[in-house]
Amino acid sequence: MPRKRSAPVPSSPAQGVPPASAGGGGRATIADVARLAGVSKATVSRVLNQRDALLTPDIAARVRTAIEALSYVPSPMAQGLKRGRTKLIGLVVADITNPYSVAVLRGIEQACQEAGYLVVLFNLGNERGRERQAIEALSAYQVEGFILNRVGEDAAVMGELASAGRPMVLVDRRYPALQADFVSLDNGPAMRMAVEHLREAGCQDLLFVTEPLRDVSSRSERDAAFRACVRELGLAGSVFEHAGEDEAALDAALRQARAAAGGRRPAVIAGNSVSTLRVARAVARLGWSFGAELAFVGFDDTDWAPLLGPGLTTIEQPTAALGRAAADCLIRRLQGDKAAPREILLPGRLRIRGSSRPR
Amino acid sequence: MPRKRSAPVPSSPAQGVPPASAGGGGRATIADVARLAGVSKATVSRVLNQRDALLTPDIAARVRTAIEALSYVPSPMAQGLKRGRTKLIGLVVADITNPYSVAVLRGIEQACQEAGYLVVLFNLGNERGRERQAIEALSAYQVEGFILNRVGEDAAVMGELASAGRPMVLVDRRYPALQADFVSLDNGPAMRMAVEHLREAGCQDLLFVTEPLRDVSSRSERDAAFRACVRELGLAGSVFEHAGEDEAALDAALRQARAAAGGRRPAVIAGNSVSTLRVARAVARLGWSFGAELAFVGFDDTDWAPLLGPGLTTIEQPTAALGRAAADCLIRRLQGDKAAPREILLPGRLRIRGSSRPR
DNA sequence: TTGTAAGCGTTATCAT
DNA sequence: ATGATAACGCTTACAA
Repeated sequence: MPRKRSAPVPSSPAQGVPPASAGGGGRATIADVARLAGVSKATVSRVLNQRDALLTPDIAARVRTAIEALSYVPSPMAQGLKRGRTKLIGLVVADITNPYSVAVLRGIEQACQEAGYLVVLFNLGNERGRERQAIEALSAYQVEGFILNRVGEDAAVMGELASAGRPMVLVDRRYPALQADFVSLDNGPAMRMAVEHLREAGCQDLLFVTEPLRDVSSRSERDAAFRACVRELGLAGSVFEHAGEDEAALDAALRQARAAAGGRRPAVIAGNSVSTLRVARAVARLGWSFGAELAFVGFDDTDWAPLLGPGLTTIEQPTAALGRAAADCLIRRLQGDKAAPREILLPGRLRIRGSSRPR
Repeated sequence: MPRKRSAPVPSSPAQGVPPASAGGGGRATIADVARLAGVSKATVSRVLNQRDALLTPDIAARVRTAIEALSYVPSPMAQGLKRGRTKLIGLVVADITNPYSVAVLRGIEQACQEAGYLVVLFNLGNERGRERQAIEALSAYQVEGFILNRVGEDAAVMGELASAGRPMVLVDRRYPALQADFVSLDNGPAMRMAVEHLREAGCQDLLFVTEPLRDVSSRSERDAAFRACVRELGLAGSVFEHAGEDEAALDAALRQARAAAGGRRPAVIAGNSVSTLRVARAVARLGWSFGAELAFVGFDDTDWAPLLGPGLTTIEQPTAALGRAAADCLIRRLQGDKAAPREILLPGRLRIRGSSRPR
């Protein structure tokens, strides 16, 4: 019955392996600390978990010294195994290539780090259907909660299934069916800002260029706001959804917008920085220039927006704040907040540049 | 002695809690599978780990069915605890805001996913000194290895200390002291390509604009190659390191470059996309335009490079391949490859656009 | 106030 | 070929 090894056998460990403590490669364990401090693992654990209240200062100090000496750090995996919490947060991003996503990521990361969480990133690379894979991988790692950033063109159902009771917050894209917190730009007012600004710049003929609406809430909210606003203000408005790589179609749409405007200057609103890039390429192909042949406002501010032509007017999203809000929200849930799903909408900011100046 | 619970007690589990299997929240465990399949945990484990060789097809099938039925996925945490391997790879990035880093990240992620690893991201946000924090956090999570992307302006020592025997690969920035694999653009030839291209475009007066060299290997390699190449070709060359946000200094440097060139057209080479952005802003401030007053080539190709002025000529890095190479390299190490540190240098590609056309 | 021991979900080492 | 069972590093009743 070789079950006990705590018996005070001289020193040679029952197994052949020397204790990890010697810096022999492995990290120090709680047992090493306990041994060095001359206390039990339980005591060390108590020190670690702020149960100091019940501890002799002397012992606590000894333990802390040992921890220092061995530069011991508890293993979150082992902790997670025991208490079911891993201090890991799963972040699923539709396309890490998009500067918006990166900016949001930064906010998320900061908030998480401050709260002692680590972010595990899963990038979908815009491949539809990998959501399932992502959520499964992440939840296998026992992430405590999910942040889904611009994810899921079709996968509403899956979310429900896969989250399996873990809290989650959606960023940018809404799924009413999903009982999750939601953080996003307040699209309606942002679009209204763009339209009104263009009208003040003298434009009466507006074209909204967007990626395919599909069921992406942010896109269709912008679309709806565009239509409503244009109608209210008595402007001429149309919408162009650019699919994949069809450059000719976009060129045609722009040409037609200009024709429809007669002698006036048409205006384009791009739904995000991807669309902005597309429009900019088209403008180059057509030999037009921003501000002159075409007034322009684009959603998402980027480093290069001020440098294109006379500068591109944009609607800047409060990306850092969005990320922070998402993370804070999730962390509150993890701490037991059971309130009804929250909805956090943050305002955009209009950055006026040359592309929308009155001519 | 209530130690055994495997005794065939009818059905009620000894503990009050019902088995997780019922979807009651927790995930199914190997014990659930074993129970359902009517075998031992060991057998299930064997099926999981491809030890099928020794298994009755019948039993194996039963186990697999049970796994299906419970949609069981092994817990990497528990596995990690046991075998010391977590299938986690730690990625430390100096600044996730930099498109180069993102592009590399994508390559890394793909390779890792294919090999069944998950990437844990730690972004330094360009804050010096957070490397230590990053490495400690990641190694607490028992990541099996590290990829350090453009990291460590000063922290060579730390790397050694902190990696604690775990394999690591450096990307973009070299630390000879570090006994690690290294993956990067082949800077010398890339710079040579830029310089020769500009000479062919008729430029004889070159200015290299770079972030502060400090001890960043990629920067100083480019710097060295620039100087050597300029000398060999009998051109006039100088170098400007732009610190923080000092716009005036950069403007002055550009003005001086132009003055020094006399009537000829000076050329600028930017060391990366950050420098490119800076130069572009300066050019705008000075009222110059790319191609006309100034020939230009910049390291790092970006979405917007073709759209600035007449299009910016760039040196495109094979970012996806770099990421892939880094990950593959690390994974080989994790599989036991003990060879001497590898060095993988990949060639750049010159993308010629309007900013460097002969006038 | 501190120590003992059971258990989290795996894998590995024995037996059988 | 399969089953007990001890460990992995930690937390937490419960005992002392």
